[in-house]
Amino acid sequence: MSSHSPKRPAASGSTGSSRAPIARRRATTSAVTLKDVAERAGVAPITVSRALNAPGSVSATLRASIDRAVAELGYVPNRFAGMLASAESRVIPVIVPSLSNAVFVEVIQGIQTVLEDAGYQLLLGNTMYDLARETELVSTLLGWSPAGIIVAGLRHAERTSALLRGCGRPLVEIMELGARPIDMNVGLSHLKAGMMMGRHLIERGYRRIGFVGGRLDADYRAMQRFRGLDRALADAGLRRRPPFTYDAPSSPEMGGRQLLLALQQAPDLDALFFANDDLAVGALLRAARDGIDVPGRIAIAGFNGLDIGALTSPSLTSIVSPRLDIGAIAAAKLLARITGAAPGPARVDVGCKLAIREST
Amino acid sequence: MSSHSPKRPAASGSTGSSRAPIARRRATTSAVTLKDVAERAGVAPITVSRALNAPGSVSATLRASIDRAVAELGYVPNRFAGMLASAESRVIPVIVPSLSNAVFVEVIQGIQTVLEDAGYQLLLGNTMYDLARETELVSTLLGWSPAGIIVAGLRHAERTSALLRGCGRPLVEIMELGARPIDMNVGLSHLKAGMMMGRHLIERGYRRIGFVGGRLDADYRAMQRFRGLDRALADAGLRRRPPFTYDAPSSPEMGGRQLLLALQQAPDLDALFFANDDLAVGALLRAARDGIDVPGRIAIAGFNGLDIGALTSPSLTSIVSPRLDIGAIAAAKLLARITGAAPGPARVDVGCKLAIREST
DNA sequence: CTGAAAGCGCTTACAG
DNA sequence: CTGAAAGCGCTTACAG
Repeated sequence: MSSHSPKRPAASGSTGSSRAPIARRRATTSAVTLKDVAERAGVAPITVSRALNAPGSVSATLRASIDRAVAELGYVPNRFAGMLASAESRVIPVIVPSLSNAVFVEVIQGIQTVLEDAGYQLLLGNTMYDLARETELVSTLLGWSPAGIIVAGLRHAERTSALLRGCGRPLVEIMELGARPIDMNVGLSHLKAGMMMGRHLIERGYRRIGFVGGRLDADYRAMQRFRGLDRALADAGLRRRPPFTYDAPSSPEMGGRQLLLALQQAPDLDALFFANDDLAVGALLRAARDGIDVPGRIAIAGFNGLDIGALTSPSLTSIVSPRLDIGAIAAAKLLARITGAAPGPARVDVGCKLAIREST
Repeated sequence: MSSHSPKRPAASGSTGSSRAPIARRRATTSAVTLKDVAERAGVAPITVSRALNAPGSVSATLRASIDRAVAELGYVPNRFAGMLASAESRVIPVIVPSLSNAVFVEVIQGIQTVLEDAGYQLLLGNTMYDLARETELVSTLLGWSPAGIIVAGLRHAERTSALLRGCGRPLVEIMELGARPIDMNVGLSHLKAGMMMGRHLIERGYRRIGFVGGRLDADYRAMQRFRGLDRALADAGLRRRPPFTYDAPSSPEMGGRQLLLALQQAPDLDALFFANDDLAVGALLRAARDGIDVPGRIAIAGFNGLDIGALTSPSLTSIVSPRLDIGAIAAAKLLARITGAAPGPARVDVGCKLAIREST
């Protein structure tokens, strides 16, 4: 047993410590190793390994004394050694474009719930809607020999696609739905979502409908929702107009500001479809404060179905996307593929539904 | 160079594949290894290692041909092997009690920004306010030989404290401030925050002040804020009352519901301090919908300083905590200790400030 | 500045 | 059911 009981500051790195007792050849990672446990239990290291990883393959007697030794020594297996030896990493990178958006946080929660139960570790990557950063992240995270990968979106830089395609690991692209995903795909059609909202607004009698969203080149899922609205307008023979756009992240504050700007630029508007609920809720709050009648003067709609939208006055009409489900389904499919179980169809449309409330 | 270019489904696990060309002794983790690069460049593996990790220690000529070989082969270093060999993990677990709360997400963003730039990988752990789960997480994550650890809160199960104390790794406990942290500590005094708000309400002329928060045994930082309010009331010789509490996670919807319940149970109340802005904003929206005059009938205050609080009508008085800073400072201190730089004081009070708005 | 040897802590594959 | 040997892909420590 290594009697190496490091003081706090000395433990990390291989800083030449004050008084090394004996010439130590290498830095050691963990105090207690499998070998220590084996010695204590009076068995071979491999037996300890088996007792831990496949308890059924070891006699009850040995298992008991090994378990005792593990507890007594406080043994924690070194993941790196295990993963290197087995070439099985139990690590799954999840790459999202943002954490500011509650939607991605919920997706991550859905993923983590499933992964943790299965003993896999999530590695978080945040591209900040930057495709070059995505490439870098994918490249770095591939060094972790991941068991599988989950990435938001279907559009990547060419080099990212090449890396993902060539890495030979199970992959799920999430959030949106596409015809030719690299591997598996769980999401919804944002074009359809946009059309759904467009039709609803038209049905409700609105005729001069606009769309508000920021950074539509980067947030191309929002762009798809705009296209959906645009198509619904075209189908109904109504006037189509370019989106009201701007260069900033989504926030309630920005939603309020954009409402005022849009009404100023296009006073004829009778409805506004916002790219997401963060913006739409902000618009609603701004309207309430400024005495703009919603939906009398202008109808307001959002996308996501955040809980708070049900509480505003008027409450917000939105499209509810099953965020937790997207994460949970993606993780489950990945695990199925990793463990060799039947993963089911490569493409899952989780759908979405219209929540009609007072704002339209 | 290993000509092992796996098809997608075969790559993971060691599933007996259909037609193994030659008897392969072990599963291999990555296609291209350091050795492959070395052969291609005509140098020893160790030279490639040096060219990658300490470019200055290799001649420019060799460095160039090695860089070329790396690019040509698409070499990505295997982190596990590196970490096992060097006993330096570049992995930092971050353990938080919740992701539903935007506050922790922002803290995580603050941490990640700093860690990523330094080449460290964040490992996310979510205890869901369950101390037993925290113990399990700490134990598991310790298997990653982390370079350091960040954990929310100062109160842990005894076994968790023992693990953290004994692991010999730099540690930062965040969010709240305490007298005897295990190692380093970055946060604010929730007691003071509660007193600050209590004094503000008293100054404003409110005399019958209540506190609303859920699961105060688990969310003991909220409990501290209650104690702060309680002390301010005691100092002013005003009536103190037990918190209005319930067993559910915080949400705007719950805030609205608790507002109505509190007013029903204690119609004399003239002010309510909510445990956080999620609840307080919900209360505000509920009040607006039900025609309850805020602050005329009842004043409402929150904690966190979420952006949306500035947009409601009336806008929300709250206490702003520097979430991003907490994360960034904690990460920076940890890195300083890991790299041997001066980490500065072991304890940092990031403070907080009162944002007085219309709701009080 | 470059390299041959040994080893990090575990698991695989082969024997018994 | 149990074990001795070899190896995962990298880095340390020692030589030159």
